Amino acid sequence: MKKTKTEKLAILRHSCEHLLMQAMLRLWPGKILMALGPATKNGFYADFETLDNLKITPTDFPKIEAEMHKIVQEKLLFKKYIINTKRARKLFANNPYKQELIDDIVHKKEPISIYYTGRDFVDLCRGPHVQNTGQLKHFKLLSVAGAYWRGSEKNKMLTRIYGTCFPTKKELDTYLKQRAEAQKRDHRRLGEELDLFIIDETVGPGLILWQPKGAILRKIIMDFALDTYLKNGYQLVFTPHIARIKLWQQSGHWDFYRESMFAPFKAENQLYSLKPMNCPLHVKIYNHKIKSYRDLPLRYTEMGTVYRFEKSGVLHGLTRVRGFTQDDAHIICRRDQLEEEISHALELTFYILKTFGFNKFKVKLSTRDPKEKGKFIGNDEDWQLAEKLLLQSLKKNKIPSLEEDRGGAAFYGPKIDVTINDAIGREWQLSTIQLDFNLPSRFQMRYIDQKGQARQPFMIHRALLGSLERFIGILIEHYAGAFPPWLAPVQVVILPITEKEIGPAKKIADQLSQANLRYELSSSNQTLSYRLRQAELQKIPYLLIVGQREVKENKMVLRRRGNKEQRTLTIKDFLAIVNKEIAKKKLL
RNA sequence: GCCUGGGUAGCUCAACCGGCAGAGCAACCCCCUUGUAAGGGGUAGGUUGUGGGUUCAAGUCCCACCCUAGGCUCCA
Repeated sequence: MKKTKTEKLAILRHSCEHLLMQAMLRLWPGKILMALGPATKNGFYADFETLDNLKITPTDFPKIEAEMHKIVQEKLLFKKYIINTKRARKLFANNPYKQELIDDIVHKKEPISIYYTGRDFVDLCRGPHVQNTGQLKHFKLLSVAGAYWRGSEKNKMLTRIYGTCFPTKKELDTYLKQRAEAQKRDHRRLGEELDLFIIDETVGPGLILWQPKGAILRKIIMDFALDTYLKNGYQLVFTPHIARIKLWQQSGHWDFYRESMFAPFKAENQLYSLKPMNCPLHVKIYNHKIKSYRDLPLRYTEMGTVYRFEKSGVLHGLTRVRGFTQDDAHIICRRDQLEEEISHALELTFYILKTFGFNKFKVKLSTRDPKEKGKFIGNDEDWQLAEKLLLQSLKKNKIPSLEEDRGGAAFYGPKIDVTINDAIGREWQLSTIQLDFNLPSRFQMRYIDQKGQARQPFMIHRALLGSLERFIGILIEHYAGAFPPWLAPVQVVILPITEKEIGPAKKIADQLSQANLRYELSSSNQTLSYRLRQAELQKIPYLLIVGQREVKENKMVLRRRGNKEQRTLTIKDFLAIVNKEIAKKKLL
């Protein structure tokens, strides 16, 4: 059977992992205990335990790589042997990890195969491998990290080396360039360079301080989302950041998610906690007055700030934080309204995401695994109905690529997750639409139906941007900080060439201000070159240059970010261009 | 939370085996009046993450804690 390109790459990389282990064992004989190492999407990794306090750091990489290249020169054959259990046990007698793997193979009644490269290296391995080590010329070790044996927190922490390998030098170089490009786009770095946000140690980890430029960006995004929701039949609500523990006990969060909540605090003998979710507060608003079937659907939306006690090791810039604001909404509806509400939420999702410049989506439907009873609440009938409705809405919206994750549902109901691809192809999960059977029952939500009987409504949770913090982090990386004009914190910079033009420049500024544009006047006593460079580094979309020639004609020179072409025009023409481009939103 | 790095001026980073803490950018002042991605000169800026310890002497060695990077686990 012919192998696909991905399969071939995986074989190459897995072989490279053997090469890495062989080099390690040659460099530190008796001090490395191999665990395992597979190929991954972009490379491979090798897990091992180090003995006698040996520590491997990236400073060792050149040495290890040199040793690997030596083995490549030797062109050792990858030789496969099938052996019996007894021999396998003996061969790896000193290695508890290999013994455990042998247990598994024996249990599965599979043949035990080993691969030799040269006389000094053998590993338990299913293969396949490339023919000889001479084929592994283009590799690079990337990082070192800790990883639990078999991925379980209860097990020992091993050392892991990540690396990658390609058939040609060109492909390796391209990959390394892409990695560097991702680093250049890192929102933490750009956040500093563009003065968007900071995280202050004294304020606390995972807590974002928005600087003026980041704050205006956040406001534009928030306003756009809220306006869209209000236009689409949602109602705005506001709820506090803290609530009594009683509320979280009733909602179930106290029992299920206490460890992710900030510890409660006392006031007047009552315990309060920061809210980890907005839902129970929206439920309280719903429950305040008795509702008729005619009132439904009700769609409460809020830019709700929540606080979750994320473990310190998982915090990351804007994308994983402890305090964040969700573009949250809860739709409370009758059973006969569910399908339309879900469809509507989906349509809105795609509209919003497309406006922000994301055009490639993946949709995942997470359902219940009926075998895992106890993991999910609610009755079979509700689950079947909910899953059916979600599926129907997805079909109706002609979703391009649909995955199903059986058993991936929340304990309270099935959900739809939307993942986007950013400009350099990375995937991020953003939107979520979830059905909830839990809260309506726990809070005894009711409405009165046509026959005068109290009935329990259905509830849909949905957040389309997810968290504003995370969304902005992703947006920064998607655009590499060069936001389209409608989002750019500063849209226009005015550059008078000398002090003589400051007067005319100010007049232009007034007109930009009246046109509601965000601008800066760059009038420092620096050379034009210097100021142009600053404007480019700040990734400002429009640069307006004003010198004597322009003043005479009552015009100015327009230049665009990252583009040396320019034209001379009047303020009127400029405003017409800008307004048109801003109205297009996602473009540029 | 766990593993391995790291924390030095506002930012990015240097300082050998323990021996006077240093540079670029930014800031401020002065000169230049600028025509398309860094003009020139000067000034100021530090309890080296925090607390303890070893030493004649600690940015450097030891202990604890905080923060941070890459991962692992987690992510309702």
